[in-house]
Amino acid sequence: MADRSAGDGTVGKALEVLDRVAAFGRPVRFTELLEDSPYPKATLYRFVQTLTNQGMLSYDSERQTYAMGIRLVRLAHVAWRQSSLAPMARPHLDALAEEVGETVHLAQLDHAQVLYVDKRNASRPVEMYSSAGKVGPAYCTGVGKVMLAYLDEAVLAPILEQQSFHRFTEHTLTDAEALKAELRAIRQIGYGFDREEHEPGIICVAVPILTAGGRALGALSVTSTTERNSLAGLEKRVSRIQQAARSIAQVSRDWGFPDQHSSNRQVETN
Amino acid sequence: MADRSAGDGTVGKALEVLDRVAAFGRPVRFTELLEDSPYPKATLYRFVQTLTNQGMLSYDSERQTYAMGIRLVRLAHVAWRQSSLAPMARPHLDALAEEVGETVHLAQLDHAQVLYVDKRNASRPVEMYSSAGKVGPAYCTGVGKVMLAYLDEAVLAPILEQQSFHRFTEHTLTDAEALKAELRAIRQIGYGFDREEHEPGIICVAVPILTAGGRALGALSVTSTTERNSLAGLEKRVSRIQQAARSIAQVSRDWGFPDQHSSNRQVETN
DNA sequence: AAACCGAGTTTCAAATAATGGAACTCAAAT
DNA sequence: ATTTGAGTTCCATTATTTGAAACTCGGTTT
Repeated sequence: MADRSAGDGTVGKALEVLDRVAAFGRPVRFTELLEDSPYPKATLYRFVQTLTNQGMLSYDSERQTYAMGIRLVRLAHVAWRQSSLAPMARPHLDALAEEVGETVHLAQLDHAQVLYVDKRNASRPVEMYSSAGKVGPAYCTGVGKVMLAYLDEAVLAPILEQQSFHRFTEHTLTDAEALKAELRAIRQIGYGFDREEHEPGIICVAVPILTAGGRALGALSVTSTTERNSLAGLEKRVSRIQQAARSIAQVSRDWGFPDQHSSNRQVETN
Repeated sequence: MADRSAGDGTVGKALEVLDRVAAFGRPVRFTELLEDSPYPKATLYRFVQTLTNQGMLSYDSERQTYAMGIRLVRLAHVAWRQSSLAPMARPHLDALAEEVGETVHLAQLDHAQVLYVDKRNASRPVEMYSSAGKVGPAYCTGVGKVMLAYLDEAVLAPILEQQSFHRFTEHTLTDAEALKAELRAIRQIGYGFDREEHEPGIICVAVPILTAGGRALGALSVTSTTERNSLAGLEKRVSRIQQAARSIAQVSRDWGFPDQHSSNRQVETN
């Protein structure tokens, strides 16, 4: 797992603990956290105490477990409104979903992961949060690959380094070379597929949402199953999806959406 | 504004900065933050740097503004799933919303504020996050008052202390005494109203979601307008809403939802 | 053109807080 | 009654944070 916290002192370390709790995805005991923690017991203990006091974690005293705190939901609400494409993209997502009648995803890149910021489910009304905030691997999803394809070489390289390339299905790309070739292909044609690389039977087309400068702000995808549809079938939708992507890019430009997110001015790692 | 960070060292201070950025609700310049900051320039600067490096804030280098970072969305997704009533309440919310045909809210208490964790909008499909993660004042909303009513005196007192009692409408309760009387009335009948106390023309009934021990886990409300409905009209729905609240309480018991959230073992403030 | 300004950034010694090994508590298991 | 182990506290050492002051660098005023 990435060391995002490197060089950010106490605050970075505490936030790393938050991530670890989140990674469990379920309430977790102190000892479980301690097991794969780089910190000694007393130190970890204090972090967890502090985070709990702060409402970033919540403590279930009966079961002696820690879970993610409710304060995060409040903070994320603001984050989602001001740092994601979702609010601006909403009408375009709605229209696209209605027309194509399939599941539509809007995603952005966070660190080296795909973060889904909005979703339309063909059938049922939106399931809140079940999608917004969800993360997935970048190298084996349509939206992920499409966003990676438009990253600067300098930014891409370290991301590829630290990828673990887990083989989810028999179609998963399992090494950096194969992925690089795929990214070149995506840049050629301007869109990409997920050929059952993440889940068997699940396919999708994805297009990037590009700034005037050619950087990918996010990506848009239409997902289907091999039963209902084919890659060729999805490909027919590409121009419609690209139209939506352009509209979203346009609104984001009008609203003056930042071209570069969380510019990491590197602090000496020492 | 409350000093949640009291006594939590560097991490607490940094998180307080996060809250301040969130409070602006829009991208904010460094100087704006500095204005009402208790920290000197260099110190605040380092906090903001660290938080940005950590993805908790994002920096727009063109406009030189900070916004809430996208990492929060990822973390909150987990928080919402594991520390909110929303996932368990979903089917009951759906059913209730369908039956009453009005806007339905599910809320919990965070610190001294109402935090909406889910919502059903009678007319249009759900607006994501526009509701989950939103906060409101506890003293002048139906859900807020109902939850306050079932709080222990010891917990309630300090919350009432630090309330500012802003007068939103001519019906807003504007002092602790009036509120206390209202809370007694709510405990008597087991539900409460919002009588246009927050927004003119907007009324609601709210019921608490109670644990076996009589503590309020959250609250459920049905909202309407004075044009479409009346308090008496809403009151007719109470038993149906209470039924939903009991169902949710039941599921939460079955799932072993913690009875006490983020138990604040007080650290000496010194 | 030179001086000024103010937002943003860096520096560094002093002040403060974090660290972690070890000791302690307490409930459950033997 | 004793052991075990999770959770918690202690405190001298160590490392980080702190913040006044100095610096940078566009842009503006004299």
